[in-house]
Amino acid sequence: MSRPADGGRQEGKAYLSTIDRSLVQALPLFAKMAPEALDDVLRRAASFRYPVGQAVFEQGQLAEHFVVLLHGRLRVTQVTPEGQQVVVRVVNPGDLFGIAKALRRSDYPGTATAVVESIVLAWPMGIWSDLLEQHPALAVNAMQTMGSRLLEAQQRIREMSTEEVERRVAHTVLRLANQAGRKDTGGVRIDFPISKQDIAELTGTTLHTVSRILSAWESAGLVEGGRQKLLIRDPHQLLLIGDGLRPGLL
Amino acid sequence: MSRPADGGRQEGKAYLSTIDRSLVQALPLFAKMAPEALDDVLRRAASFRYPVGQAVFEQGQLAEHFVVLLHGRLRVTQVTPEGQQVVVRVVNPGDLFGIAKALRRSDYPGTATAVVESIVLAWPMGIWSDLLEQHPALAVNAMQTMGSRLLEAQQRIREMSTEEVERRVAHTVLRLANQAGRKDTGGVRIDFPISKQDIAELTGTTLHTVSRILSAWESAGLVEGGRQKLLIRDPHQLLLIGDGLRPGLL
DNA sequence: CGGATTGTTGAGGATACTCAAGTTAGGTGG
DNA sequence: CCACCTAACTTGAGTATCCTCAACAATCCG
Repeated sequence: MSRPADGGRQEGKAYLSTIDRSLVQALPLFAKMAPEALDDVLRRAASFRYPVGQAVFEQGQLAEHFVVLLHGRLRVTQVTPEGQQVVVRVVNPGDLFGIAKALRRSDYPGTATAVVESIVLAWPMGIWSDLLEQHPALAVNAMQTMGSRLLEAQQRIREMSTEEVERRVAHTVLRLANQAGRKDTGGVRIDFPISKQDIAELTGTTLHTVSRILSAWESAGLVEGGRQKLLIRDPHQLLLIGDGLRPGLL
Repeated sequence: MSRPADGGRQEGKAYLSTIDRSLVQALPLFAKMAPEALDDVLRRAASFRYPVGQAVFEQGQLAEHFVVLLHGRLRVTQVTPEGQQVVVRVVNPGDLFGIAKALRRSDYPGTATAVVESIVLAWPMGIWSDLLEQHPALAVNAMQTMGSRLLEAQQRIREMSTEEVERRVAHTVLRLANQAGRKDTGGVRIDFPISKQDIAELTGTTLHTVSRILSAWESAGLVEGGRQKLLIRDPHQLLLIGDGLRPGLL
């Protein structure tokens, strides 16, 4: 969303001058909005395309836009001062993100990177308050977005506080399946490339431990792995592991 | 906020029929609101008092009210299905909480307990949407409340993912000092009774580990403990520990 | 003064991390 | 289309951190 001074990175380009209402009216974010209101909101948006690996915005950058993901998938990461990376969350189509204003920040707290080719709608951050005040339904919906994220964050905290790694990995995988699962032959497939490292950073463990756990699950027929691939064969058993009801497989 | 069927628990009682504007107009939640608007909002609120140890609401209860803490201090906890407790956060005066509607929930996700005598303002949950739509400034402020909480939750996740226990305890203690610190002779005192167990549940560790760490810090002159007491003598050293720049004391 | 809650400290052990050495898969360029 | 190179992943061995279990001490409250 920026024009970095270093110029090294190619920004996504606007590819639609007007955005059609039909593209977005089904999104929960725009629920209960009158067609004219929706048109007003869309008129102020620009659309951008990002190829795999490109950042929509980066941690620490001045937050110039807030964004809705139309198509694709993003991974939001944060890097600690010591250089350790954490995956904050996965952005799914329809999600609102980059709303630094709502967090009373002027910069982005994390980096959002396209893990598959992605298309976003972006608005200048300056009109955030205006838009909310002019479209109360939008404010309510945006708040629910934040609410879901808060609940998910608290769930992760609870898990990290009380559960051992194998259970946490089970919960992480199940959450991914809920957010980005697609029925496939013999199971539910995570619909975008996800590495063991990603899963580790979502769970608060190491790549090595995730690999060992998934290997064990694969031997037991619960999942099927692969390079940046994950197919869940038996979600129910995974649920049992997550609830600590199944003897660990390690 | 409920009248539990078991009848065992005494509910806080309304003690003011009308609430004066001056009590709340300084709160960030009500910033930038016109006096008449504020009066309108307050007219629909009721005030309640809770003695130490009493719950404002409990996890799983039907969420009938949303609440602002006027005076006192609350601890919000969640209990896992296995019975392990986690402290979600501490509610400080001026904080908005219990906004289940914003989380798209009909029940409270946690229990809020008064750790000192507390006074709250409460509104029926049914008017949440109305209030937001009629007072856009309130919507913006409420969203910022959620934003702060989201940032704090993500910070905790980052800490639990990447830091060892001693650093996490340091961060927890410093956060408490920021939220509820009061200048005292020779340091900053946490302004409400907090047990080692509480700190453990905020940090994602055990009472025992917290006790050991605080004992070590006390020997080094960084803090001063006591039963449900905590005085921070040397915040700067604690910052260094939190940033991993100081050799651990264990 | 006695009971209950809160906190201290030690010993032992398990979970999961670090370190290390590979293997496999995929993409790229010749 | 094959060879190569890198990124992703696997697996083993050793070990550190922190948890569990245990017994006891201190503080508060009625």
